[in-house]
Amino acid sequence: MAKVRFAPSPTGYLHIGGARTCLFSWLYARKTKGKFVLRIEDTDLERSKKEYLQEILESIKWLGMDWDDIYYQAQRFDIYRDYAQKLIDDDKAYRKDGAVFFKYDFSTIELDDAIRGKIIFNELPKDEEVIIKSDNSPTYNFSCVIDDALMGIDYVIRGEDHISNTPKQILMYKALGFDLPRFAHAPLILSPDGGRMSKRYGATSIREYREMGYLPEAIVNYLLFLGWSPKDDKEILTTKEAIDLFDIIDVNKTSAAFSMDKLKWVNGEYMKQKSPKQLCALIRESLSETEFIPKEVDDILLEKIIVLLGERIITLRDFKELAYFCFYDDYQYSEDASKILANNLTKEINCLIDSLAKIENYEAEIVEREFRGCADNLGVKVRVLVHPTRVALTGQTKGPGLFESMVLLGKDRVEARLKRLIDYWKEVEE
RNA sequence: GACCCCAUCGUCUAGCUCGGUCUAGGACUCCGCCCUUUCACGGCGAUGACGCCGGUUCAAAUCCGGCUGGGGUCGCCA
Repeated sequence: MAKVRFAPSPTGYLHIGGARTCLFSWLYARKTKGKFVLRIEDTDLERSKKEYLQEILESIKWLGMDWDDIYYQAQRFDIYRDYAQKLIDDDKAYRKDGAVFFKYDFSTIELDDAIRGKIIFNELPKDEEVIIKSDNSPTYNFSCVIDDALMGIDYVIRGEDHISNTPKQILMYKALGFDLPRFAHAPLILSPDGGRMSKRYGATSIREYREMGYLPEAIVNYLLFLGWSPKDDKEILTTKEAIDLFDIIDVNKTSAAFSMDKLKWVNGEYMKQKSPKQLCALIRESLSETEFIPKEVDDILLEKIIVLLGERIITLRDFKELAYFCFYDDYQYSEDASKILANNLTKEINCLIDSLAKIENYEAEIVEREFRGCADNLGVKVRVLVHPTRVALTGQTKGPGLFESMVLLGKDRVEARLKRLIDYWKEVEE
């Protein structure tokens, strides 16, 4: 039964590194059937923004995590001041320039980190630290210590970037007479090239990944495996399994590079688990602001398109590219279609149009039979007709099954698009 | 610069705690083959790693030291 906390600062969107720290903490709390609390570190009145707070909370929820309690440091300034006063009374801190400084009583400090083992600090970069700023607000290291102690946090799980803060905080715990919590410093996430993570390498916030059409389960699964593994060959775990198997002490010491390829693959795995109906709702939601899906398209049709596209839809947003030809006629023939288009098959395609015109029940099997029959009559291989037909109908050289696509488009649109290809050839000739 | 952390395929990792079972296992990517109307999926296969140097030992990916490389921190930011 561990009480664990995640302490974001609302000065930016929830970063993938922060999300992973949050995940580790949440998983640990749930695993031990303990408590998970959120502590909003909004002591920097200048930089803290309501919109960031909202976005952080939404992202955490969206990822599937919940919390038992939430605190705001901005509402606890009196508490920090009282403790600062106590330190002054004890001659462990003093006022200077309108601020309160804490005097480090330094000796070698040993930290027993749950992830890294023993870390020994032989020196501190300075011998005093501001704990209350001259505007009366507390600094991070101070409010963090007070709150972790007062809230009864017994596991401080945070990023490696906080290791060097820990000896300072340990000294404050001692000066305040508080018991020490356990510490666990998780490695950081590196950019794909192994360097430090920065905006230069694309998306860093959870919100961006959501906008790119990734599933929350996939992001969680991916982030979990970045620095931890279940020790067997499993790559996909349900949340329940993760809670069962996870332990903070099993987290790796090494920083891991972010890989979009692997995230995509994980996302694809989760997409495969969704029913067409679920995907339909998810895709509508993801594309809701783009006005991509025409109003008249109902769920029945949308689901048919989703089934047609199948596992080609790796992210929800992929649907936009993939399904364009289903909704709109104004596509251009793609660049890589040039080889196929170079071969003028006006005669053959005209013959195909005639054959298809005879079909009454426009179903995949029947269309295919007719299509193949036409190729036979012309004395050409089916593929000779298939490729230009696909380009005519979708603008693309690749895509879902041709006959299924034809049925989805319907007889009239197929004919119109084939004629458009013939017109194209005519134009090129002239 | 000072302090601290880290080091297995290109990437994520298993193995390291209790040295021999590791001619180092899995996944992603890439490449090849199969399936096939294309792509994707799926199946099969290939390439690919213990950073370097010493030490300990009969034996080291596993223990120790140094070096190198990467990362973090040195704010009245968090």
